[in-house]
Amino acid sequence: MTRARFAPSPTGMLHIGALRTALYNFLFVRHTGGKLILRIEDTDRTRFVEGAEKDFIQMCRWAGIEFDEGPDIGGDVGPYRQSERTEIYRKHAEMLIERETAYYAFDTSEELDAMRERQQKAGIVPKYDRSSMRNQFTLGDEETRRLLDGGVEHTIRLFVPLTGETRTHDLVRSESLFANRLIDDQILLKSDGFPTYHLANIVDDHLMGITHVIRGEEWLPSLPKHIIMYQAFGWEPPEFAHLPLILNKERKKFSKRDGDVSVEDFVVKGYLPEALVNFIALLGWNPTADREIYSFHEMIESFRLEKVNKAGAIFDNDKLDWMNGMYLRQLSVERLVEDLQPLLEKAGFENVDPGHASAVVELVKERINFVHEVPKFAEYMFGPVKSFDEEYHTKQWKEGTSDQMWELNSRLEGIDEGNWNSKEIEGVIRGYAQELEISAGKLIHPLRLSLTGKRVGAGMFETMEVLGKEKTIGRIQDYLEKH
RNA sequence: GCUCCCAUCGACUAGUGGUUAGGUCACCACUCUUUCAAGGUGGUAGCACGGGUUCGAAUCCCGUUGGGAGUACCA
Repeated sequence: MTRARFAPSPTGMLHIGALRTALYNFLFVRHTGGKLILRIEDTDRTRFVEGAEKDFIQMCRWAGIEFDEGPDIGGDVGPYRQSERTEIYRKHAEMLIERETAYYAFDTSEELDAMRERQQKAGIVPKYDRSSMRNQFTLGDEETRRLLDGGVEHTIRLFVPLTGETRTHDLVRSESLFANRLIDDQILLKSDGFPTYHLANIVDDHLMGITHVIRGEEWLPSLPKHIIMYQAFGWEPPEFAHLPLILNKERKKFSKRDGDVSVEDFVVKGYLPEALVNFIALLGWNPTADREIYSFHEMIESFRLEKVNKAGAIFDNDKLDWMNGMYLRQLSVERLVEDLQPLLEKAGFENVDPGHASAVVELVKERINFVHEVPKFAEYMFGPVKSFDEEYHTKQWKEGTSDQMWELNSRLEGIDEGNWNSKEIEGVIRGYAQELEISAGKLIHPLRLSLTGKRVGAGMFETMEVLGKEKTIGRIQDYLEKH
């Protein structure tokens, strides 16, 4: 049984990159028939953001990612918030002390800064200097005991051997070799009693029975440290898979500085969950490469960590928008209308008849990528034409156009209310054009202008049908009288 | 600086020793057509570079270059 975890830190709203990490974890466990755990890594009290945890859960649910265990659902290996597990970490840090694979240190932040500065000046790699700083080794056991008993602030650091190498294995990158002398004696337990990420992460992954750690590439450099910690505990490490980073156009890590990067931002901008999920899934992984649209089910079926790419992927908004359009067209009119209703009200169109909204959506869905484009794209369907494209008028309104339109309008008026449909309308218009021996376009363009004010839109006959006889006739007449 | 990771069209990618290097977005053209889309057809465009290994390298090895990440009592 595989067990994976999504372990975000509540330092802000859910990031789009984090959503992809969650997604890959989800696809992996569903593919392998395992369990997905949500764990909140809130060990940094200074960066804690209220509401972040709720956002994670809501956004994942919006995207269709479900957890099997977590702070809101519970489970056998909780609690699932690290801030509620401090006692566990303290105990485990002490276990390491007993195993002599960790040690007490009493240095202040200032002393450490000074150490680093010294090292930098001397051109040495900045790294905790066990032999010159104030710790268990330099102070001796007796002094250490005395300080501890006296309640002096201290940390617990990992004892990393100065010699030898640590070999790491990664499911997407295979093997790497790291020289131990370059690995820092990482602080495991901070002086405030909270663990660092490194300690909490290893302890929890072990205690929670995690078999596969799937996380971002930014963790790759600390992987050897984590392997050493598993050795320090005498535990078997899980499998690791480090995901390629999502990059901005400058090929840098996609971050808050790039604008809207939280999942919520994408929700607000009107992206459909299906489209966003499909899109980010393909950022670093590709099931077949013969097409772009995959259902959640298909993704689960074909997901393999071994098939995940190694290189970072640039986030291409153009393709996302295109994909949103693809999904929008696949969606049922009912669903689209549901999404549209609040947007119509926001645009000032109150009490729009659902039947009318459906008809409009049916007409324009091929031409838009976002539901929120509808109120603007087809504003003439929900209220009077606000403005007329003058350039369009100049281009399409010729000598005699007005006379032809007057005549056409009276012929349209002749259509029975019950026969007011695109087919009938088309017959009248084409018939008249034929009589005049002109192309139908010569009538259709002026019609489009007077009825919608715009030069782009859905098919004219269908538009007139949906608009209704009364409005159609009225608008044509209005336009003729004013121009 | 140091450590590690990475390298196929502008972007996302397929490709794991023998392919005219394939698909998708974007772009261009044509088509359809009442406009705009969508659809259809076609096109521009890529294996970073240099050495090897091999009968044969996008594919394997080494180096160079370039890019990225990490280098905290942050995650």
